[in-house]
Amino acid sequence: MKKTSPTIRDVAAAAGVSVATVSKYTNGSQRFSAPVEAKLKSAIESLGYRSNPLARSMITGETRTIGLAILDIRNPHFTNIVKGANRIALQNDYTLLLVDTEESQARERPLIEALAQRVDGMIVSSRMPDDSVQWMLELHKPVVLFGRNPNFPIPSVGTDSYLAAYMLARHLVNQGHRQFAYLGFGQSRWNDERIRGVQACLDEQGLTATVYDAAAPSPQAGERACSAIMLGPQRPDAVICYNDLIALGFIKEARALGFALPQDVSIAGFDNVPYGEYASPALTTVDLQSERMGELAMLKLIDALAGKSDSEYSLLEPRLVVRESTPRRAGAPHSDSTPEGRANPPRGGTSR
Amino acid sequence: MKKTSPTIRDVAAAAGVSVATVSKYTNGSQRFSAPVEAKLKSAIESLGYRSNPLARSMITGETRTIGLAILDIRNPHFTNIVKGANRIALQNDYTLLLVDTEESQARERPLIEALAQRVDGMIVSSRMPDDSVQWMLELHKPVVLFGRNPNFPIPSVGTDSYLAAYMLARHLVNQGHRQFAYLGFGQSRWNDERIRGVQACLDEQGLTATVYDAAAPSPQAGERACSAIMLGPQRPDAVICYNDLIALGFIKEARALGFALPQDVSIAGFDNVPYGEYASPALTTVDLQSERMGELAMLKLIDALAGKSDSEYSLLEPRLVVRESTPRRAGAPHSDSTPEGRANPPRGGTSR
DNA sequence: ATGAAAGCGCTAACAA
DNA sequence: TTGTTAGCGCTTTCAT
Repeated sequence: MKKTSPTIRDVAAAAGVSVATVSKYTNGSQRFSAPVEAKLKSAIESLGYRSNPLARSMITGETRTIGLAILDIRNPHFTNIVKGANRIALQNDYTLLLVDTEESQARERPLIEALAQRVDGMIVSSRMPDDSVQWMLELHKPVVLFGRNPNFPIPSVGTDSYLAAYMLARHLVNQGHRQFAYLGFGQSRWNDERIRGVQACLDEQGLTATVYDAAAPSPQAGERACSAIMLGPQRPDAVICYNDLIALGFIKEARALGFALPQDVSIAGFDNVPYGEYASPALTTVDLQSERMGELAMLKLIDALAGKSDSEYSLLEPRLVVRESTPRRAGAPHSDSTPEGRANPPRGGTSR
Repeated sequence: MKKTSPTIRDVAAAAGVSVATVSKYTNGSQRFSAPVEAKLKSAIESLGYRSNPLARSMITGETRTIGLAILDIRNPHFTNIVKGANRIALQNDYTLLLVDTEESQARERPLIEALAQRVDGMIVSSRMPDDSVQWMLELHKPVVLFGRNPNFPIPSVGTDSYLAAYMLARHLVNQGHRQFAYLGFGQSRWNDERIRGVQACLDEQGLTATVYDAAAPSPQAGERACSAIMLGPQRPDAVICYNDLIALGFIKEARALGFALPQDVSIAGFDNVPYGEYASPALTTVDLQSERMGELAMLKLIDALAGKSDSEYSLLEPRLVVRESTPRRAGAPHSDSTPEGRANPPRGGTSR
């Protein structure tokens, strides 16, 4: 067993042809005479030759690799994005290079810069402030972002968080809730939109929401935040959480504090992660189409790589998923008066 | 803005030195005179030069990239592996190249072969039969596997599934269960060990388990399998599932069928995924240290890359996590007679 | 401490 | 259809 892999020259020698011929053969970029083709085939076979993609990339300038930077692979929302992106990548003969920045703003930039050099393009999910994204434009590589950036014209995809939040609030209002709390995650770029969506809906009803902030987008942070909300002076009858993970933690802790769920309080989240369904009570949420977001981002990037410059910002439609955690309360309007499905909220600031 | 990035030659020209000097400077492989260093620094700065890692890799033969092939990024068990592996990689200045084979045996091999060419080493989680792993040895790259392979001496890591299963069965027996079902996943390389662990424990008590098989390691498959088990002639009072995901689905469906949990039946799984804790009843499971597995695999690979050939197979210790889904039944032995913590089962076939 | 030159494995004109 | 040749951007002896 050789230590070093055979090169194109070894094949050329073994087959008695030139290296150019071998190159053309492996790239299928030409037809060959029968004897040459046979020799090539057997030489490659017997040597176990495989073309070195690095050498190839150096010349062609393309690696057929896409970099994906995400905040935390453990969050099912991001997992779904990876899944979707990976599927499209594979279909187009690309490989995914993943980097998990672990919610660390400090790591983000150096990691992304390093990654960008080894790939044809990048898909980035970041918590960096909108205006410090400038440097990404200097990567000299196509980039697709999650979340719309108001300052730079970078292709991006997202789900309409304003609408999602509006829908969720509307549902809760229709179910007869009156005391709202919003447990957000201020570091996320979606948080403001969600607050605005909730407030816009509540305003119309003459209601308000008390806003709290979680330390992280995780169940642990949801647990942590629970008692201050549930045992404070303004006990809500409905809590809208920044995401399902926070909601899951909140539910668990609320129970530990002695509350009966969903009787005492309704809880809802965003993302529709796969495990909300298995919680008890099963979690009401808004499906943000995470997997589709990943697919779309990859599609956009591949288009950009092919020179087809696509529309700047693609917005996906959220879908309300009603489960057990948000039951009907006493004093709810008649069910036929404003069914959620018919609610027709105005579009928020994210739409043109 | 230039279309093409500056090369080492541009820097050399700008700084008035040779390319060799620039190379040595960027690699920090030498000391320089003050004036040269200053020129170099400013030239690199003003041109925005970044060394091309592809060209570098072609010569040095190392990419500082590790390939990780997993079966399904959506499964939290694998997510944790990725997390652990990624952390160690980053610490050692490696980047993770991820490929999700989507539980498809057909895709596995070509994907892994393609990936292996672009990386320094591979970590592979596979469902391929033990004896068709031969070709991985022909990758000419260090490989670390999950799960011990009896036929080939490949470095690998795993958790002692036999012991894990034994512990879980022992716990259930101690809690007074008598009618056992094991809902496995036959395609997994761990399944047999788990069956043996359960059976070894039950044998000692003169008990048996009815063995079922799920179609996939997913909640949906758990739901699917539930009615045949719970409504069949041999209704169990304890169901051990191949993993937590299957268990979660099983719980949901059992409830939908009208069973009260955990009163009517106890459910347990393996992996200790983060969401078992938020289910209701909270899921009893065995922590297999998924994240640690990822870390260890990466550590082993990095050792192998450094020439330090490590022990062949590293076995992690499982830990029982008792939660609400496996309560005490009538007729359980006195709690002080055989506390689980003291149970001292014999080691199974996986140990030396 | 610095530079000249020879490639790494491959592709892409251009010739034959 | 096949071969010759000149690099891609960089590292690495080996001189100086």
